[in-house]
Amino acid sequence: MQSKKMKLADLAKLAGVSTSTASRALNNNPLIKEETRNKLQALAKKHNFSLNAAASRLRLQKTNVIAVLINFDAETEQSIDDPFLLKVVSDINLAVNRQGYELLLSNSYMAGDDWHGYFIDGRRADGVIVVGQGKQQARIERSASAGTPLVVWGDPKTEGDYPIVGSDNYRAGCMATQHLLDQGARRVLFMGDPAHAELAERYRGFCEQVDKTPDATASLLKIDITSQAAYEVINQTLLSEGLSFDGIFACSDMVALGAMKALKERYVSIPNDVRIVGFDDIAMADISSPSLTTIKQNTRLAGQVLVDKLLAQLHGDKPQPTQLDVELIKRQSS
Amino acid sequence: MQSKKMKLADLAKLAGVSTSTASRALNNNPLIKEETRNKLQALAKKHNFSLNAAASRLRLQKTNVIAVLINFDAETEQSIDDPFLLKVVSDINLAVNRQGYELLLSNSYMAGDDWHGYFIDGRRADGVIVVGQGKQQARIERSASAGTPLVVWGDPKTEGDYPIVGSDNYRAGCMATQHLLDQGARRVLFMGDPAHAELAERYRGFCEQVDKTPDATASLLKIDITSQAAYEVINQTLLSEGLSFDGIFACSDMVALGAMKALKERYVSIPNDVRIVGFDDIAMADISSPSLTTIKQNTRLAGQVLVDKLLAQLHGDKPQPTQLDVELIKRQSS
DNA sequence: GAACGTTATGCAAACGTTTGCAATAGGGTG
DNA sequence: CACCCTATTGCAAACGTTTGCATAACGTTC
Repeated sequence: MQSKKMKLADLAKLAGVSTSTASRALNNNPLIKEETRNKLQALAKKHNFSLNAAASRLRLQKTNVIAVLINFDAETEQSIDDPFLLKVVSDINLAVNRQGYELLLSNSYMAGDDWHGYFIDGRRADGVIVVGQGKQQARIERSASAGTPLVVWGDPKTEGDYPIVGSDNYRAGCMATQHLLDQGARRVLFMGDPAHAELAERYRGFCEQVDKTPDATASLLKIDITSQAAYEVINQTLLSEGLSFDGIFACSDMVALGAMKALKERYVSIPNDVRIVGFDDIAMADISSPSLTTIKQNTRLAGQVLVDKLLAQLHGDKPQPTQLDVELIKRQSS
Repeated sequence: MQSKKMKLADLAKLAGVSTSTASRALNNNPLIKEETRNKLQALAKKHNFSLNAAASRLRLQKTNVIAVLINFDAETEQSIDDPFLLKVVSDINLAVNRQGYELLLSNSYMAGDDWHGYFIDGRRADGVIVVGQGKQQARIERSASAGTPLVVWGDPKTEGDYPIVGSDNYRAGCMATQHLLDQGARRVLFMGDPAHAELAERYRGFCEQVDKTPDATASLLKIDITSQAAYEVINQTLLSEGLSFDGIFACSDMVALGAMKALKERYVSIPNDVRIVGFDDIAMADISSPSLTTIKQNTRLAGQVLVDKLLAQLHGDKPQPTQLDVELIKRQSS
């Protein structure tokens, strides 16, 4: 551990050049002779020199940091446990790094209500990616209209002056439901809460497909998006109404798995008595038994698109919302 | 959107005081009359003023940021999918925020090999939390000896000049194995890779308990820590050797669930023919069927302890490693 | 009313970069 | 050799805070 942090001026002195030259050399500025550049870069490596990011940021008015904030509703705080959300964050992280940015992981706790002030004016990040619209979009709106470079993972059909990236939830809802119907289900159940914009779209597709089918009926089980809630509500429904359905479209795999557990405990056969389709395609979908038919959301691509659109905003563009394709993964549960 | 970012000097001018006073007022410095403080704080809120963090950090030589880096081996990159790891990160995030710090999420991609240079000298963070020792600890060692304030989630028994926080893996291994034996298992299997320090301890406990039991035999299935690998290896073992075991201690719940899937597909009854115990207690453990007996790691507490120990180092202390208690959660799989 | 102590505020330097502009060196040309 | 042009480098200011020290304001006391 060297006693004192080396600064650019020290490195410059060592090399016998000015700090300006050193700065330019490290940033590969072609103004500087290549020979000098190489020499300085080598010297920097040799002495484990790193630029002081705080100083750079102050000078450049740019942080090279992207804030990711998980927008969970206070009530459903547990949803942060959903492996899918964390997978999204993880894939965003990958994409962010690939662009040479860093990822500040945050949540409403630190950022408070004034995201623009905190992240942008506070020079903590150059832009914000919000994961999950949540039920209230007030804070997102406010931040966007304050001029925050902002991208949201959510339902791309929602209107707003910020780009939303998300799956084509309506089509996904259609696909999943049609598949249930194709497999012979007629009394189908939607599990989830249409108060969420994304789920509303899935529900819309769901209802539409059912309506198109003469002898099919739809019902809605409005629940929090947790496996626990799903387990309980299915248990309760079976108890009070018996097996009043033969198909389930669950708004997430965790919900589907919770429902499956309740069904199995009561010896309802899957997929013979009840067909189930989930959403997300988390790792568990493949491992559960029966394995879970589900709609796969392409989180890898999503991360990339989110970051691209954010960077586009930093460059002054005004990118459009994007709908990502989804894929029906057929497995044993249907 | 105001045309120009307001700075402290502007706020001070508005209030008719000097920037020094404004600075002290916003930081609640008792040197300043309370009345003045309140006035300035109110004014700041009214104008959505935020201090420029880059400038503060430069001046204070302190970032109030903690870097968290997920230390995955190149080969098993998938392990980042393990819900457990992400849960740990999420709980660290909570603890970090509670202490008024922010969380920089990183990985080897950005930080390269010289963590100290990148994070500390680069003034990107005040300290580093490493999640997962991985198989090679060289980089951790190097960073620690460079003087990085550092805490590691891993096996607390590992020697090193940095504190490691983790579960009491040895005892957990004993508990899980003893439970299997108590339930009547005699030919027990350990699934995991003892090259990982944490798993080595679990394996040690496993072997010891089996050795103590006269008619019991132990075997090791060395695999990557993924459900996929577990599924495949169990399938293969059943095929080549038939049902050569009656108890499994899996190194993670994902591994256990993968194994369970393979067993169920071949109509091996759980827990009658084979008892299974997992590790971590992820949400799925409770939802799978049969539900999975497992060792619960207290990630919530872990996050808190990790952060506390890191902050202690920032204050100049030299904290000790900590073993966290584990709990055997008995469910249907055993 | 002068001297003093206390309390509240202001001045100015410093943190370590980056960059517009100026300056220098080197080489070719008339 | 004077001139100019280009290729390189250096000077110094600026980014927006925080804080040691100086100063001012205001009672209090002799």
